[in-house]
Amino acid sequence: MPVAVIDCENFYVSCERVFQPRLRGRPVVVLSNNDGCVISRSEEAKRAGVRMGVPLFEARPLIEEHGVEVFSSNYELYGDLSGRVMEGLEGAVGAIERYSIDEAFFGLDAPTDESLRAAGLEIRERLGKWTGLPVTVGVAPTKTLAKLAVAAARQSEKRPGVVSLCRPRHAEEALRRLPVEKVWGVGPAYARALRAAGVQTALDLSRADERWVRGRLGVVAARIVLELRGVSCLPLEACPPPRRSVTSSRSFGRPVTSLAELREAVAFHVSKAAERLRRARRMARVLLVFLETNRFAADPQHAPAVSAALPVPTDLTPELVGHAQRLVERAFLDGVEYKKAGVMLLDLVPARPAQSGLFDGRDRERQRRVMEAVDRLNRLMGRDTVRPARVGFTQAWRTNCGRRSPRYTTNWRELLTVAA
DNA sequence: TCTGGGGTCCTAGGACCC
DNA sequence: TCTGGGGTCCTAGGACCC
Repeated sequence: MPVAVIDCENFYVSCERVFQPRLRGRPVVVLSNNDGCVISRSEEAKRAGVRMGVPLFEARPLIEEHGVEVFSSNYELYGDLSGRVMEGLEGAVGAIERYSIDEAFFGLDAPTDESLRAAGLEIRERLGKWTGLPVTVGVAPTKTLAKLAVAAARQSEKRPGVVSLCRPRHAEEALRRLPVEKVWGVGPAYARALRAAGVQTALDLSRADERWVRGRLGVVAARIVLELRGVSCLPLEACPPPRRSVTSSRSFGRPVTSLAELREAVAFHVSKAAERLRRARRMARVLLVFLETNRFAADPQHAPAVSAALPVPTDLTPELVGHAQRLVERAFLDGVEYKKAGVMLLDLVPARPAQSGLFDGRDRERQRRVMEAVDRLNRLMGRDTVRPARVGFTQAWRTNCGRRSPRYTTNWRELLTVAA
């Protein structure tokens, strides 16, 4: 059965446009956390020459010249709209594989190539009507070719919205037109090696000697070669594999030198990470705390990462915060300007309902109920309604996000006003 | 002055064992 | 001249994705 993929166009920018129609037809960009880099661009912003991933301060001249509208990222809004897209798609096609915030794979079957494309078009129109977001649909014999179909659709002057590469003739034409570094799974390092060996296009790669590719770049790259030939190596995964790690980290709005502030920041990240751990119904056996200096500065770098095996697998925020405080002390060096802090929860195991340690001297069941109540309150009343005191109240180390749009769909105070 | 965050998988090399 | 061979496990680092 052919594989299909939907991919939302310029997802974050499109989300902003759903609630601010005046942004349509205008150059718009959305920034990364801390208003650092450009991570989503409208077509108009791309045409103006704003590159993906460029730091805001470097993009300033172009932004001013073309009157580009700039937004801080609003992940609550994007996450909510993503959920609506995914649910809409599931309603239309059944089981899907959620691949990222704006992409999903699914099986799509129809007797002819024409009817496949018609089915793709119907999905595109349905999602457009339900969510206001434009999506591109790619259909092909393998995931890698389906992604390539999306790239072909985006590259084409006609902007078809749906492309099928189920016919070998169509696949070959698309492969010929696509530079090798645009193939899904080919990053800068592979591209350099391939180009140096004379592999310039996706078609060249599909015709490369698979054993040579495996020897030179490894099995992952060899799989890409096969996938480009229409041999499926990456199956659809309808149920996501259990989570293996949870990270929470953030750059600071300004350099931080005090242990007290680092403790607060780390407690904040532990609290965020533990919440996600509980939502995934997992417990951690290892906790890791890391600090980083500004890697773009010429100053000496210090990027410690210290970890501890936890005595009992846990998802309890207070317990994790306690361990994290000891780790941050071990990592901290006096007199260093830190730019980033974070935590990782590793070596995750399933959270079984009554995981009470007999000898660890804590009433875990009671604490677990407290956590459930906290999570519920934060879900209902907005995040951070209840949080550990250790995260502090001023949070001077927090990030900049001066241009965030309202959280139209997830915060009562920020609902869309239809007529003022 | 200003440079994101969160994931996964694979590989190479070392330690250790028989 | 010639220096075992083959497992497993772990880890750090690299590669990729969005």
